[in-house]
Amino acid sequence: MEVVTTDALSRVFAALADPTRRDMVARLSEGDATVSRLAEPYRMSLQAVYKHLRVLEEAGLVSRPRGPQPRPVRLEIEALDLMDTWIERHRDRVERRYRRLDAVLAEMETDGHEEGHEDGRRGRPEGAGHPDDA
Amino acid sequence: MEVVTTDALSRVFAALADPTRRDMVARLSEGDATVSRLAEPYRMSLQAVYKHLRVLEEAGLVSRPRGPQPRPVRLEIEALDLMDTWIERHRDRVERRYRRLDAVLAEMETDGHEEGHEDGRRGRPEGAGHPDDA
DNA sequence: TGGGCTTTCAACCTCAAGGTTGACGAGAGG
DNA sequence: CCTCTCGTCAACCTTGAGGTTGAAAGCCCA
Repeated sequence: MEVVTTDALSRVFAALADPTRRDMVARLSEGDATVSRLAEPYRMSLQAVYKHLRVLEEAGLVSRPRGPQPRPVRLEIEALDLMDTWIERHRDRVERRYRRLDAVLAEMETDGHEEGHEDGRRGRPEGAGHPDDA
Repeated sequence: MEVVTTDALSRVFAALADPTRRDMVARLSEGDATVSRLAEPYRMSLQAVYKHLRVLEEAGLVSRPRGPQPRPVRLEIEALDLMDTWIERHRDRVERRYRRLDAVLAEMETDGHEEGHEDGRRGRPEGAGHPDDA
C-alpha cells in the first residue's frame, strides 16, 4: 500500500514550489477570495485552479468551507510558521558555524597567513559530520 | 527548447520539498561533507544522492567545487534567506489583516451583530483583490 | 603503471504533478 | 419550476522528478 503519507513540511514546501500557488497565497494574504475570483488572473481552467487550491489546502496553507456556493478561501499562517521555524533553525546553525570558522581563521591569521577571499568565501575544515536528523 | 527557467524561489522551495534533501541540508548545516559521506545514511544509490545534490546546487542552497577528488559540499544560506523573506512578507500581511479584522469585529460586536461562522473563523470582507505579484 | 576510490554522466523505468475536457449537484433567482 | 452559475469530481494526457544500473573519468598511492 505504501500510503506515502508525505510529511507536513514536505507538503508545505512542495505547495509553495509552484509559482501559481505562490501567487495565490500572495493574493490571499491580502484578503479572502472565492475560487472563481482567485482563478480570474490565470490562463488556465477553473478546474486547474481548484486543484491548486486543493494542494494548498492539504498543505494546511488554506482553509475553506466546501460547497457549491461562492465560498471564501482563507489563508492559514500556521503552515508558514512551520516552514519558518525549519528555515530559521538551520540558518542559525550555519551562521553560528560560520562565525566559529571566522574566529578560527582570524586566529590563524595571527601567524601572518592571508586568505584568498575575493568572493567572500570562508575556508572549509570539513569536520563534524554528525548525521543528525532534520 | 522551452527553457522553462524556473524562477529561483520555485527552485528553492522545490528543493526543500524532499525529505532526503531537507535532511542533507540539516546535516550540512552542521558541517561540510563529501558526497560519499553525505550519502552514507541513505539507502539509495550514490548516484541518486548526487542527483539530489545537483538539485540543491541549482537551487543555490549548496555550492561545491566540482571534480573527481573527494571535495566538500557546503551549505549556502542566501537561498534560505530568499525563502525566509518571502514567507515573512506574507505572514506579516496576514497577521496585519487579522488584527484589522479583529478590530472590526470587536467594533461590530458592540452592535450585537451575529456572524455566520460555523467553523469558528473570523469574518471575511473579501475586499482588495489586487492581483499583485508575489 | 596499475588499482582503487571518488565523482560524474547517460539511458532507462515508474509514478505523481499539472493541465485539459466533460459532466454532475446544489443554491439563488427569474 | 427551470435555469444559470459556481464549486466539485472523474477520466485522460504529458512531462518531469526520483530512483536504478552501467560505465567513464580523474586523482592518489603503492
